[in-house]
Amino acid sequence: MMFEIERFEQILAMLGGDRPVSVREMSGRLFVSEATVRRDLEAMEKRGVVRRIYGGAVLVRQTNRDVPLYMRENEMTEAKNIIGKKAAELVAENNVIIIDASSTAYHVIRHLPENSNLVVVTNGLKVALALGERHIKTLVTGGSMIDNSYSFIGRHAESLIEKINADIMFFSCRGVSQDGRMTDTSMEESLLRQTMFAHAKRKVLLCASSKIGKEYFFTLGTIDDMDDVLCEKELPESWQRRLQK
Amino acid sequence: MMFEIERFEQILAMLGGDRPVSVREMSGRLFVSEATVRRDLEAMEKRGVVRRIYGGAVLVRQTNRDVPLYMRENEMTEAKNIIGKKAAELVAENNVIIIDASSTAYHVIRHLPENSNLVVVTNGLKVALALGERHIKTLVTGGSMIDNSYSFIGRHAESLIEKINADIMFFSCRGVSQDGRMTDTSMEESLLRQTMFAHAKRKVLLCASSKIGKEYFFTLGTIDDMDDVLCEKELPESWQRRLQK
DNA sequence: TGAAACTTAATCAAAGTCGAGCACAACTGA
DNA sequence: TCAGTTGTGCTCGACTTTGATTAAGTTTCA
Repeated sequence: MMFEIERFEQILAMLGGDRPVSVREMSGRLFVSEATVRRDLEAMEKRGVVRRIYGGAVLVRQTNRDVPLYMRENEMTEAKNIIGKKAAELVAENNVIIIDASSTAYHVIRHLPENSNLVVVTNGLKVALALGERHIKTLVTGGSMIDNSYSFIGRHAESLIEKINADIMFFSCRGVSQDGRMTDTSMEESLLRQTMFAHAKRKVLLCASSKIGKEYFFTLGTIDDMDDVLCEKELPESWQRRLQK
Repeated sequence: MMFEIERFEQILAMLGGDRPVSVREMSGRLFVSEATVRRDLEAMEKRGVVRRIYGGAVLVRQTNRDVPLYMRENEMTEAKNIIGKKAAELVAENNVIIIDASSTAYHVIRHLPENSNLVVVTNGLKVALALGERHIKTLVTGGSMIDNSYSFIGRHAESLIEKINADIMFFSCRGVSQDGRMTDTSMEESLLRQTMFAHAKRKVLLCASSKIGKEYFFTLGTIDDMDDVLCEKELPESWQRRLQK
């Protein structure tokens, strides 16, 4: 006998190969009827984990649902730590800082000085939690919370950012193409970042080297518009020249 | 004969393998009836250690155990759980719910149905985190975060509430005097609650019995203006009469 | 286009599981 | 001793899950 959630996990594993899997195949491999597989898929679709297609299903790999944030937190932690440390060095007393909801930016927090009268504005729930633990004055945008990513988006979030005059902004995105375009899978989050750009004097892209060369559907700007690009390694030669200006 | 605690530990050990275990199997290995196992599981679920599934149970992964930690510090968890369960019973499909940042209201969340299209609006960061874990659609007020309490206050928070039409609101406060005045130590939070009152059709005070008779400096209203007052015990006679109306 | 092949949702019955309530025994404290 | 309490098992009606069946819908391909 197998429990429902075990089937869920197996189905997810089967779909992990990025290819659609047929109801028939799942039914065969799980030793349950197709009706049961369909009911499972229906439940999983409701939770936004899979998308059903005629005859089968595929994994939802779009916006933020693909890899939960807490998973990403563990990737490249070393790189992000190095970047976080560099970033924190740019912060001065009494600064007002914007930090987005990315996991890279999250790693800046532990390096922030604790008693220097900072104010941090963020749209990330876990970022806010970490700031609270360090007793740093925090403003949170609020808004609609994205499932699995614990970040806030939407008009309400923007309306707070629009009132802010920040000294410095730390953010990240999913990918940065070779030619310097910053891209992401979430349009809503990207739009919010663009609003943040307009309200921060100094914009700092935190770019773990693993992101270089990757490209996603939404472009939120180019590195030319940034004031700094921090990476745990040397940046590509061509970027360095561009950033000189 | 075996003590309850011993069974709890054995059950936890069985669940440690990361796989669900059936009630039948536990019953067999512990030499007790399935009814007893179910009662044990019920108790353990209340404490948030295991999650029951149809036919068995799984261990609750402790990834975000930091959340309930501060909640657990203060006693009365059991009382709050009872109240939380009662509260969740008032919720219908598709409801829009306001939940404040209090720890009592926090305990409502685990009792909320998971797939019923709810929308929850809250000013509590940890409340939002718990909602996210349950994949419930969540709006967060944002605003200025109060140190050590992880709740949001201020004009920005109010501005979101003002746009909401909620079916029901769950909240709590520090103390409720014998004569039915709800009081708290935080004026800012109390003001936000008053705004919430104006935007919820049904206002439900979650009042653990330990709060009755206590009084703090700021009064945010009286129980007469509430639609329900939930307590883990019987309410005082005089209150019951007042609430009849 | 239209028919064949296939997939799906709805419905039903059977098996399994659950919660509430009762009975009983062991224990507690007067 | 006795009434009250607690923990356990049992029973039974209610609920859930599952696979089979069937009608309706979708795709394919000539």
